[in-house]
Amino acid sequence: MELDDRKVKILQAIIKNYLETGEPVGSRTISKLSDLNLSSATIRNEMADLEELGYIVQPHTSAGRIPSDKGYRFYVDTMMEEKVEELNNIKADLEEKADKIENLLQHVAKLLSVNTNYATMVTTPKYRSRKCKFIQLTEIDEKNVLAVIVLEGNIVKNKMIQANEYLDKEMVLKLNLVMNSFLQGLDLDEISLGIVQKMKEQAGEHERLISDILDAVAKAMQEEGNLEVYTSGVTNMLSYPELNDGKDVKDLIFTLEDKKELAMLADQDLEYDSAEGNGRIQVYIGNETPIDSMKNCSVVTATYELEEGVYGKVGIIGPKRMDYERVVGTLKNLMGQLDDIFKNKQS
Amino acid sequence: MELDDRKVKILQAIIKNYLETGEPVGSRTISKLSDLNLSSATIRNEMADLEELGYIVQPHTSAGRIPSDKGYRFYVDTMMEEKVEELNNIKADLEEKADKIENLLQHVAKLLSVNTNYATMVTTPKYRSRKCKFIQLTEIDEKNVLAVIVLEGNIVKNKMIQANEYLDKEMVLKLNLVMNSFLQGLDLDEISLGIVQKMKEQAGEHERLISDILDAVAKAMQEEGNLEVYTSGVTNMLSYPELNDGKDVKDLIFTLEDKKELAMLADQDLEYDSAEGNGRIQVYIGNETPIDSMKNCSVVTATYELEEGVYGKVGIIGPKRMDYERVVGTLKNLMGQLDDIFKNKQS
DNA sequence: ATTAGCACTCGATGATGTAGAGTGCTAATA
DNA sequence: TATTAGCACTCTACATCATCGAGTGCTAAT
Repeated sequence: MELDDRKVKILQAIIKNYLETGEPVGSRTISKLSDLNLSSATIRNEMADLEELGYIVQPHTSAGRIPSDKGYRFYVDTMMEEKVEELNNIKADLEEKADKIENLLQHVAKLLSVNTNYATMVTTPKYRSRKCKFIQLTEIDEKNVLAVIVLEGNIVKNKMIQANEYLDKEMVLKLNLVMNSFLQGLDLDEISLGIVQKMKEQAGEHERLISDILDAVAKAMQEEGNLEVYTSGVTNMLSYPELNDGKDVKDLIFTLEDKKELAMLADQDLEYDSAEGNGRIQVYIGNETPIDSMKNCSVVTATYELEEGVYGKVGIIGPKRMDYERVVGTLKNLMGQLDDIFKNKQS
Repeated sequence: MELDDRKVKILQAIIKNYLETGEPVGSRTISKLSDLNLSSATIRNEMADLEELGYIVQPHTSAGRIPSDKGYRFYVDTMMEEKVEELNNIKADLEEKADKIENLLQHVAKLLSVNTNYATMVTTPKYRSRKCKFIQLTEIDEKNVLAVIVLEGNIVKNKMIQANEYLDKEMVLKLNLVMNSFLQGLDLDEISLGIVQKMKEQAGEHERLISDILDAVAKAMQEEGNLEVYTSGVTNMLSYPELNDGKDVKDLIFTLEDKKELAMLADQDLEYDSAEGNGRIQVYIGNETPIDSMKNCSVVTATYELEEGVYGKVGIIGPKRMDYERVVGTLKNLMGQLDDIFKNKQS
């Protein structure tokens, strides 16, 4: 048995209706709603077929049908039309925050959750290996040296380093010179022990300090590799009764609060997605997410490109009956706006 | 009618029992439990008195009694004994994160929530007005200048500034000199328009750039005045049935996610508390919190001192029947450990 | 191939009854 | 006078039961 044209239409009607109402939909509803002019009995037969094929399920005997994961998947893959959803004034709103990328991303999460009534997550962008652009050491007082580390892409990191020895200005200048001449243009993997040794030689008696500084530099570079995850709209999940039963919500909210699993989810297809290019949308339905507590949810992610080769993700988490058309439309729109902002920022 | 000795004992027994079980406690229970050797009938009479006095309430006729806010308040003020609760190995654990205060505070929130099974909040410390220690401008590339702003207390802020004009090294050096000679030692309120004018004079044609830099400096200083709030253990709130009814939890979780109200709560008594000295503990019971969604909760806060005159707050949010003794004990212990860490860090 | 008709299933809803916990009051007691 | 035993009363929680309505699957007629 295959999906003929009529079955597709019926399936579509079922899903559309279910997305709207959240109630299992029965044969009579479809009979009246669709333009097929079929009696409920015929619809019933077709529905039995659709169930056998795995596209819909009955919550219990004598209830209507609801889409199965496979049904949603079919819908998303072949029948969905994106609604272009304008996020008005967002650009101005966001540009204001653009001086610090973390703030901007957090704000994006907030905006999305408010606009969609779902939960949202945004990751910081993931850099491959950042090269060191330059390092600047400054004496703060007798005991502390501030290392300002600028990485490729103008990522700035500060590390306070405790010096056990007194440093005069000349020494600091010299150290600056040494650090920069050796480290400029290198990434974490390229800083070998050999290089470290040479630096120590040149620095004379300040071996210990050099070690500490290098530690700080290494840490700074490493930090950039970690995805941070911002979430928003967690409370929205409590509004959907199909998620709100029993302790399932608790697990779900825990996942959203803990963020570790979210980071993994965002990370997993990042390479592939970014290869596909900016703006790529992914939909995970129910069990398709690798996260256990989300088996009753759907997750839609989009990849944004901060700059050449630097990608992060935006995700929307909602019930399986989320409004996919709107969500996908909104995300695409958002990606466009972010693109503009990031491009302007660079130029 | 006054609280005589026996009433106090009975009240204590009721509260203790209720804290343990979470169930309304009846006269028979108290009769058996306490060492007063009274029949349940006598207890009943006393309980009627206690209710009249407002220390306990009946959820409904023919249920036992539970403490009222007034009852809890009396308990916390006069009968509670702190349990000293060791947070083992926390110090080592925290010291590792101590290089960045935000990380440390976030970790504190996490640790507390895991240890207590309540929700926790930690604010960043609040500086009064930070004076500017020094400013360093660095040319990153033709278009960008990085301003590293170090405030009193070695708070480091980075601001990237877009330059519309080309800057050679000499110019940057000169600007550095101008900025520092004028701004060092000043706080936000002390930078007057007069000073700004003089700076612009000295900088010659770079008026616009000076403006941008000053904006950045002002922003950096202002940011430090804002309390950031970290929360953890939000999900724990779903474990307490007395909070989990209806939409109350939703509001509560929203408050914990939104954080604005938490910041206000933390801010409100900060001045007073810090005047009282480090480690001060505050207990807000039910309606005593200014936050509406927390009227069924109790909040216990403690003030920590990062350094001379710089205070922040740690708070634990739980049901009104939270284990006050343990919570207060834990917080005091934590304050001690934080103290050690911060003191060591400075020296 | 479609449809009308019908028996059947199941969840949701509300009414009813019961058990148990706890109370307040009264009258007896020390 | 303070305490207590005893008892009628109240209220909740829980289970049982009947009913209603939505929706189904199947059969036989079209």
